[in-house]
Amino acid sequence: MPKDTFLNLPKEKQERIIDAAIDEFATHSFHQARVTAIAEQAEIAVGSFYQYFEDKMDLFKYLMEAVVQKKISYINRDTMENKGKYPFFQLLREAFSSGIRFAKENPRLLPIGLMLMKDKALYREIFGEHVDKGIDFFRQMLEEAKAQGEIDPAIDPRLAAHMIAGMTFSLSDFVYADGKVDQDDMAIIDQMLYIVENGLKKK
Amino acid sequence: MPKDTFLNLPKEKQERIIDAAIDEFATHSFHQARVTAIAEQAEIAVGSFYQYFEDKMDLFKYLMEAVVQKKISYINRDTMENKGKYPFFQLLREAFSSGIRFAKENPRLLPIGLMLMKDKALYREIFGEHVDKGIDFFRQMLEEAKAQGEIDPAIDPRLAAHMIAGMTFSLSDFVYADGKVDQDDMAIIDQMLYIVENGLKKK
Amino acid sequence: MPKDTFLNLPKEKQERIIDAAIDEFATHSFHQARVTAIAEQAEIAVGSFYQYFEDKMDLFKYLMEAVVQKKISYINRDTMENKGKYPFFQLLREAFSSGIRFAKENPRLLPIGLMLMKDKALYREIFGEHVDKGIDFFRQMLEEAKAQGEIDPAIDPRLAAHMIAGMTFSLSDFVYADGKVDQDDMAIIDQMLYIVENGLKKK
Amino acid sequence: MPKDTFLNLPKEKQERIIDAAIDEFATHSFHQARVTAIAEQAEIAVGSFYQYFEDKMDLFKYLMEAVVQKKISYINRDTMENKGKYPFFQLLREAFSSGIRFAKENPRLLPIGLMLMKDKALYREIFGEHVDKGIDFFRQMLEEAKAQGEIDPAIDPRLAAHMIAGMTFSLSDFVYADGKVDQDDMAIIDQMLYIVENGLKKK
DNA sequence: GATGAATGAGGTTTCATTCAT
DNA sequence: AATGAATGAAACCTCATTCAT
Repeated sequence: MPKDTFLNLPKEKQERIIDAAIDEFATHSFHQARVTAIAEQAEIAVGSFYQYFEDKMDLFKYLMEAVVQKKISYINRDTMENKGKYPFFQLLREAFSSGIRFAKENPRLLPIGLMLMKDKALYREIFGEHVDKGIDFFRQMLEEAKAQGEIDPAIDPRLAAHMIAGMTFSLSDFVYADGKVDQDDMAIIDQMLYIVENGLKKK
Repeated sequence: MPKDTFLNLPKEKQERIIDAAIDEFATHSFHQARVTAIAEQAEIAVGSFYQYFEDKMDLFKYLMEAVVQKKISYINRDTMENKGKYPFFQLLREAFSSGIRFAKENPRLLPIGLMLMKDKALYREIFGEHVDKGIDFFRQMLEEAKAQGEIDPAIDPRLAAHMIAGMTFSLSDFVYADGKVDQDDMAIIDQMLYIVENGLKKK
Repeated sequence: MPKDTFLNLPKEKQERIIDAAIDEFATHSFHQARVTAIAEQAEIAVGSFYQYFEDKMDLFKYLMEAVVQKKISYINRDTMENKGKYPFFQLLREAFSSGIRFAKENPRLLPIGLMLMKDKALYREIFGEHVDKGIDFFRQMLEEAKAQGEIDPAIDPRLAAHMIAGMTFSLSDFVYADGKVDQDDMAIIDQMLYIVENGLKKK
Repeated sequence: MPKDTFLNLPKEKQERIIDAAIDEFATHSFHQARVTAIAEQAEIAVGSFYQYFEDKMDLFKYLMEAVVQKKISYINRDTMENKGKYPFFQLLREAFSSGIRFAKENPRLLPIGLMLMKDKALYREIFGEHVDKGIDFFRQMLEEAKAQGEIDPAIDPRLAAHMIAGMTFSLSDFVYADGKVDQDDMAIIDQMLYIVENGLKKK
C-alpha cells in the first residue's frame, strides 16, 4: 500500500525504485537494508521515498505482494482456472516448471523470498497469522488427488505437502547455486517429478 | 572461540548466557539481535559480555559450532563409523531420524539454523567458503549408492542431494510448525522414506 | 575532506562548528576530544556532525589543513615568491614575524598545533610519512645561506634547523603564555634575531 | 604518591611496573593509555594495580616526578651546589650536556616529557599552577648573569629563557629523531653553545 | 596482598524518519 | 511534489575502577 504519489509516478521511475529496493533486499536482511541506499541507487531523494511509502516496511510489503503476483503470473492461466480437470501430477509439473522459470528469470528475487520464508516474524507481519500458503496449496491438491485415487492412500497429505514445498525450495536453490542452468531444465523437473511420482502414486 | 573467562564460568551461568543468546537469535536476525538484550536476559552487565566474547559475531560463531556439534551428537555413532557397511536407505533413515530427534529436543535452535542457512553471507563468514556441507554429504552418499547399484542409474546425484537436503528442512519445519509431534514420529519418517525410496531405488 | 553538506552550509554555521571544534581540540587531546561536546557547543545534533564529516579524524584533518593554509597566509607573498633574492636573515625575520602575528591573532590554534607536533603518530596520519616539513624548510634555507657565505661554515645546518624550529615554538609559547604581548612585538623578534644572527653569521 | 603497598614491593617488580607504564605512556597519550595494557605487560593483575596506585593519574604523576628526579640526577652535583661560583655559559653547557646524556640514555622518556609539556591542562594537574619551572630556572640564571655583566644588557631574560628552554627541546628532538647520535655529542653541544654564546654575551 | 571477573558510564557512529524550503 | 539537511534514539564496544574471593 504505497501512497498515491508513488502510483502516479511514471512507470520508469517506479521501476527504478523497485529495482533498487530488490537489489538492496537481495543482499541485506530487512533490518540491514538501508532506505538511504535504496534512494541513492534509485536516484531519488530520501525525502521522496517517504512521500511514496509510509516507511521501510511499507515498501517491503508492497514488494512482497508484487513478487507473489509475479510468481503467480508464471503459472499457466489455463492450468490455474481448470485445476479440477487436470491430473495431479500434471499440475505438479506445471507448478514446478513455473517455479523454475520464475527462478531463472528473476534470480534476484530468490534470496528475498528465502529470507522472508525463514523469518517467521517478518512473514507474519506481512502475510498475517496463517503461516504458509504454499504448503496449504499443496495440501489441498494432495487431498483432492487422494480422493480421486491418484495417490497412495497411505500418504499423509500434510507431510507430503511439506515435502513438496521443501522441494520447490531445493529447486530454487539448485538453480540459484548453479547459476544459469543451461542444461535442459525440463529434464531436471522431469527427474524430480519422476522421483516424486514414484514415491507418491498409488501402486 | 569465546575467551577463557567464559569457559571458566560456572556451568549454570554459561547456560544462562547461551540460553539468552539462543532466545535472541531465534527471534531476531543476526543484525537485529541486540547484545544488550542478551545481557539483560542473562542478567549480566554488558561489559561482562565483552569479557566473555570478542564481539557479537564471536558469540554467534560459538553458538553455531555448538549447534553443529549437538546435531552431530544425535547421529548414532555406530552408523557414523561404519557408514560403508550399511545400505543407503538405512543410512538415510538414520539421518532423518537423528534430524527429527534433534529438532524435537531443540526446537529453539531450528529457526537459528534456518536463518543461517538462508543468509549465505553469514554462512560463509562462519563456515568458510565451501558453501553447503549438508548437500555434499548427501551427494557423496548418493554417488556411492549409485555405484553399488542401490539406486536408479538415471538419477542425478547432485539434484537428488538438493532434494533430500530440502526435505530435511521440510521435516524440521513440519516438526516446528506442528509443535510437539506426539504421533509416532517414526511413522512420519517411514512415510517420507517410503516416498523417497520408491522415488530413487533401482527398478 | 568534509562532505559537501558541510561546505554548502551558511558560513555562519560552518564557523560555529569550526569554532566549537577548535575549542574542543585546544583543550583536549585528539582522543579525549568528544564529538558530542563539539556538537553541543555548535548547537547542532550529533547526527548532523556525521552528515558534515566522515568522522572525528576527518574534521581534525580538515582543521589542520585549514590551520596550515592560514599560517601560510600570514607569510608575505613577495617574500615567499622571491625567496632567492633576499638575504637569509631577512627571510628569517619574515618567518618569525609572520609566526608571531599568526600566534597573536589565532591564540587558540597554538595548543592544537603544538599537541599535533608532539604526537608523531597523529602527525603522520595527517601529513604523511615525511615527518617534519618545518625543519626541512629551515634546513634548506640554511644550506643555501651557507653556500652563499652568509653563515658560519662551521654550522651544521641540520642542527641549526632544529634549533630555529625550536625557537619558533618558544616564540609561540612566549606569546601564548604571556597572553597579549602589548609591548612592541617587533622588539621581541629583533632581539631573538639579534641573538640568532650573532650566533650564526660568518665572522 | 603511590600507596605503601607499591613502595614495599621488591624493586624488581616495581621496575617491571614502571617500565610497562613508560612503554605505554611513550606510545599513547594519557587518555589513550590503558591501565589494562600496563598491567598485562608488567604481568600483574589489574586489581593489583589499584592496590599500588590510587588511579591512572596517580601513577602518571609518580612517573613524572621520577622522571624529574632522574633528569636532575644527571646534573653534576658539584655544579648544582655551587651554582653561584660558575660562569653562566659553563652552567649552560652543563645543563645541555646533562640534558643530552639524559635523552640518550632514556629515549623512551622523551616522548612522554614532550607530550606532557604540550598538554598544559595535564601539566597543571601534575606540577600545579606555576606553569614552567624549566623556563623559570633559566630566567633566574640569566638574570644573575646579566647582573654579573656576563651577558648583553639589552637581552630580555624572559625571552631568552624561553629560547633556551625551546632549544633544550630541539636538542632532545634532534637526538630522538636521528636515533643514536654516534658522532661526538659534545661537538653538537659545543656548536649550540657557540651559537647561543655569540648571541647572548656582552660585546 | 593478589587476583581477575564484574560493572556501567560514556564514547563513536548509524540510520529511519521528519522538516523546512 | 521534490529535495536533502536535521534530528536523536539506539547500537556496539571500551575501559577505569570496584568487588568478591
